[in-house]
Amino acid sequence: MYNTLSKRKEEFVTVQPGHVGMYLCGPTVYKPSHIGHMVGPVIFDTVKRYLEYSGWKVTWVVNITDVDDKLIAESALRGTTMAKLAEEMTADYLANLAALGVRSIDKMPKATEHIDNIIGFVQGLVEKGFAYASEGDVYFDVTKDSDYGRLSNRSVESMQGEGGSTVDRKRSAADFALWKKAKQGEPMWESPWGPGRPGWHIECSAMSRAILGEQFDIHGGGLDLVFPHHENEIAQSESLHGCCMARYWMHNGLMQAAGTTGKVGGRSAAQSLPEATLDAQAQAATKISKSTGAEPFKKLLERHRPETVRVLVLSTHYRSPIHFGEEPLGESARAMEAFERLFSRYERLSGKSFYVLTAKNRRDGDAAANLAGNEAELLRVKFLAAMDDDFNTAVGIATLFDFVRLVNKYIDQHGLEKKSSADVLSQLSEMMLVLRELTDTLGLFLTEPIATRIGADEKTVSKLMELVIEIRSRSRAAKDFATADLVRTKLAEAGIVVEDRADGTLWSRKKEAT
RNA sequence: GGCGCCGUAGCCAAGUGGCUAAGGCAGCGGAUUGCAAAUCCGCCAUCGUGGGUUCGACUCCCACCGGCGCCUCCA
Repeated sequence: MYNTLSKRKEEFVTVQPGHVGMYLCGPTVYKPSHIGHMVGPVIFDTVKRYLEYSGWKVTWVVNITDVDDKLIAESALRGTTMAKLAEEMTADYLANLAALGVRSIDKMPKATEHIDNIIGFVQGLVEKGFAYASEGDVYFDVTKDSDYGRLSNRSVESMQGEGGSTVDRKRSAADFALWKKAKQGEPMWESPWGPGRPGWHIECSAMSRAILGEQFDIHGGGLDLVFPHHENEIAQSESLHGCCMARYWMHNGLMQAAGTTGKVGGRSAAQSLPEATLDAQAQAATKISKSTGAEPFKKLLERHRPETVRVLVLSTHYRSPIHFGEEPLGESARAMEAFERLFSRYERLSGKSFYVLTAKNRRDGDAAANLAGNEAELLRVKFLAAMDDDFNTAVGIATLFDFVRLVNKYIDQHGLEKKSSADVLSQLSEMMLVLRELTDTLGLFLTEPIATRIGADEKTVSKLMELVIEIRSRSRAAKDFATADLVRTKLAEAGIVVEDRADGTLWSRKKEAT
């Protein structure tokens, strides 16, 4: 896997054999989470699934930053308390994670629950001479850390830059706050340096140590956190512990708002327009952040299934930026239908739902023996090879598409829809189990889409449709195609698609053509 | 200004110093279908531009053009 620290791919060797400690920098809970906040969790959820599949025991920690300048500002704006705001936004975050099927986080520590721990950490740094107190603040002295800047490839000198005018409390401009003195009316905790609150970077150092130990395996986050956040975490932890913090630093690419016009990276039409018409949404590609006002993720879920988001995220390599927007989402949704059509095809033939299949873990199975003339096995091996190579989910998903084609072909060639055959059916089931095994590692297709489930109020519709289809089938049998076509056309207008298949007529709701 | 990333078909997106440059969406042709839909088969790129290294580069190096990120809060 790729390590930001060494800037190359490395063999994955854990601190403790068989166990992986993984820490992901979570959100500052001051606003509803947007799509950008979901990328990390989806990616690392997949990483965890795959590592577990591969035989590791994984402890995954995601922190919640519930004390911070932005929280103070936002709660003041809303006329609420910081704690309440944090609680509300944390709930929002958790709900979104749940929707996306990210359920594998083991611990979610909050900064405010670790204040003592944080104070102890800062004290340790002060005692060792890496930090100094200054008028109620405590700063980390970057000049004491000879390694400072190695993650982000910067030097202390290069950062002395403009400096700024309000840094008189700091010894040098690059020093960063470990502890911030409280101003009037701000939330505060008592400390050896007076009332105040933790700086931004310190919580991750303190909490990762508390839960995962001084040294753990994977530390992740968005590419935008490399500097200064992660750089500073390393400085704090390694200065205090005298050794290495995380072995592997994994950084995911950021979400970019895809331009509504033209190609990203080329001359988009928008750029040739007069400036007046060139506003935020017409820009080619920009990072989604608070400045561009990304919509809350919850709103997005009103239009798109979580599965679609997951597919979109995983069809790009995790270190690359993801072009995000209605169009890419619609495309992912359409692409996904191929899988779901296969699932329902399988269900019609076997009577079993793909969603309840339980695949066995054959990670270390005897691949060679199974390989003989078995294309499904070949694809499985290809999939695993891709995932083994720095979690290449894009290639993984590509082989899954190949897999779908393979299975469809198998059904076609054996005419399974025309005449059933126990032999063919059991082969089919075997293949579906392999597909289940692989999609499990990506966290895909875990639950049946709600749209296909028929709820109580849908019962009537369902009965009615049965009747309509029955009548239409009779006209078809009587070669009265005019009537049959009329029914189908009218149903299409009502948003219902009719399919005459070898094994009977099906109807379904038309997918939104986004 | 400093550090870094990217530029592959109409669109999205993998990948490799030399074997057919994945996969998806869209499109086209065919099989199948009463006609459709779905499915299957086939077609659709020489890899931003210009140099260099090499027996050989899309893949390595340099320059240029274009896009993006970080350097302040950000997943």
